[in-house]
Amino acid sequence: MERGAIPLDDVPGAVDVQATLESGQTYLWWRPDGDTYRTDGLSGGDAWYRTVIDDDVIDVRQTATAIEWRGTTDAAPIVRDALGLHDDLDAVRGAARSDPLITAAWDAYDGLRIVRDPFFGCLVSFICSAQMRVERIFEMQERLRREYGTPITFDGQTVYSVPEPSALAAATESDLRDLKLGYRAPYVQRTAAMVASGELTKRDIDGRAYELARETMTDFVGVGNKVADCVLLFSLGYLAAVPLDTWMQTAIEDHYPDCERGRYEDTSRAFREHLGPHAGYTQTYLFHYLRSGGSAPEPTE
DNA sequence: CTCCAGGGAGCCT
DNA sequence: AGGCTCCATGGA
Repeated sequence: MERGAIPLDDVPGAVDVQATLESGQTYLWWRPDGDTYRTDGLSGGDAWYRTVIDDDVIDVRQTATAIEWRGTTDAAPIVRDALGLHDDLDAVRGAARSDPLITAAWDAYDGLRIVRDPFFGCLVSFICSAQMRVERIFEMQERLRREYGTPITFDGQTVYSVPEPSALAAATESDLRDLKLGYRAPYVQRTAAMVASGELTKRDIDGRAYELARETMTDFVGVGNKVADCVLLFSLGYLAAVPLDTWMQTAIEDHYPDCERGRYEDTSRAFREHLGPHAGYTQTYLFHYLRSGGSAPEPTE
């Protein structure tokens, strides 16, 4: 096992690992101890979090002065990328739109960063996210890893990697339904087959202009505009992407009604222009804040 | 019992 | 293009 630490002083802006990994951005990090993903807002600030990237197990936890890591490889550069530690958070916030709701969200979870999950795992997890509660999306990914991942021995435990496209492409719809994927089972199988065969892959998406990248993403089965935005934002670093789920639709109706345009593409464009640069960052703060029970502060006069 | 969860595909005009 | 309807599963 290799170990190390990334001093917080080396990171531009604040860091909050718990807010980053428990804000519904990623279903590919979990707690190896205790096994629960806290949705109750209680402190998990010093807990270890685990992921598997390219057959390497990586654990991280935040201390008062650093982000500690341990893993099967020298994980420092991987952790910096995966947790968005390169993002200059002060600059991101400084450039963003500010209003009472956005300020409250940012103040509540200062240090929340946009993750960069591996493309295929992110794609599969968000296909699974359709009409599904956060806790159960985690359970689906855990079952997929256990059934279709590669076992890795780490710290005396057996950890399963995120499945390869070919592994899920070889599964049948019935196999995946047995893992409680429901009607998402054929979507996952067919999308995995597209990636495995080379018909459509990350290479066809990454680097394209945002709106074209999103449109291309929807060629995957089980991927509409919302899931496309999630993958662009949480895997490929398209910080302009603003996933418009039911929470954000409600938020727009309640707080930004002028941005409501009926069609997803048009509402998205209006909302992105309203939020300003790196709109996806602000969207993610709003999503986590609203879903955790936060509300717009009453104007004080 | 009903309703809903970080939606999307298929089919209809 | 835009508007239905259906789709699994489990917890409240």
